[in-house]
Amino acid sequence: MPASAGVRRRGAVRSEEARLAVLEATGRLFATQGYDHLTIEGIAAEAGVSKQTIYRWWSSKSAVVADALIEDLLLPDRPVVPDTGDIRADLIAWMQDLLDLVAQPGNDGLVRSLVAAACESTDIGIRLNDALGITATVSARIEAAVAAGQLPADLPVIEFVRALVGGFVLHSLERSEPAPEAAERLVRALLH
Amino acid sequence: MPASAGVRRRGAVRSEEARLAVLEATGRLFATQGYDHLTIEGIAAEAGVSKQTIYRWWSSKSAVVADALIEDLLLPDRPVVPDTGDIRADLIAWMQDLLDLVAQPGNDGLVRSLVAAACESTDIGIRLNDALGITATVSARIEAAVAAGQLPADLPVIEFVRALVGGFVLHSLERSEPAPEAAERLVRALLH
DNA sequence: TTAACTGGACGCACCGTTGCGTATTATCGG
DNA sequence: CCGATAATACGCAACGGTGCGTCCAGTTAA
Repeated sequence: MPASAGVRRRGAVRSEEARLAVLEATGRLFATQGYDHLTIEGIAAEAGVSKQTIYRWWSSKSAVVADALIEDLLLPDRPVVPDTGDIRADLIAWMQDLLDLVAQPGNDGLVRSLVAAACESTDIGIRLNDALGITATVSARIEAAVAAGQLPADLPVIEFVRALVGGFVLHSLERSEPAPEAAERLVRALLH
Repeated sequence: MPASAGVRRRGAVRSEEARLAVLEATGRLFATQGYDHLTIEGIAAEAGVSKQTIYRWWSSKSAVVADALIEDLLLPDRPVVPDTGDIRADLIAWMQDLLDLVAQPGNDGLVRSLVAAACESTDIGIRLNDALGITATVSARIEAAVAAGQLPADLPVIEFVRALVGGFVLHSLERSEPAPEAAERLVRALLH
């Protein structure tokens, strides 16, 4: 018996190679086909892995996606909120980056796919926030502005961020043509 | 040839009975099963109509849902924004009604289903706004507040409403437990 | 020895399409 | 005015295709 604690199982150990292959294949297919055209069989084929291996470790498509989300395999590099001291300008710049990102070819359906996944699965819905880095990154910037006296001290930060991101999401769902002042208007709706 | 203008078709005329049966069945199944568990075959069975009759007139599941949305067969009675003269209190009351509505048993998945449908289909996404009466009802109330000098004249109304509703939607997607001050906090995030 | 792996097959549900028979309706010929 | 014809919508039934989730047999690795 090994010196370390814990009961050592007998038999083969889980293949990290297969695990990663599945998550990476999920990331690739998600990017190219979107969430709703994602299939377990497609992931298995793309990963070069048997379907059974997926079903052994994940209960559903959304569980795989949730894991890929955690491993940062689903989203492109996310814009960060700058900090020039001017909270309004910073938020507008960040929102513009966000809009530019989803305006890039190939990223059209990205938001829709993520939202669709969040609709289907509680796990994804919860983890999406963290994965977007929103709660962490944006909230921190807002709280800095509050500390600097640029925003009221009793501002409900979480709800503020939610409204900001929610406005962005709805904008994406409406598939409205990208107006040049969209970012500025959205931020100005919250900061008046 | 008939006196009236327009080329009169030959043959049987479209059955209004069948059309309504389909849309009403869609409404019932949508309410009980949610959007993603909706199937054409299920709708046909529930409506007592052949599958072909559906495919003859609608191109996809989302097209049927979009039509049902238009005919007001999908959503329960929607809260209206009161007008007491106090814009903040009115918005809080409205948001509270909204939260109460989706908190009712049987309505848990309502928002998720609608959002999922909007993700899948452009038509639904666009029509959802109208059907929710948001653009009309809420915007009007906001503009009244602007006219009354309670909100700045250059407020981007559409974006403001989008942020408000977006905050509500994200709140629903997160499935967070219903905090009693949720409505008040969300409105206060926008009106500070 | 035991568990994870691959590969293949199964039944099921739903998709979207097609063919067939029937009912309804406008148009045309007598 | 009336019957034949043509065009259309309907229900019923079946098709091939796809993906699901499960199962089994055989192989590989700790």
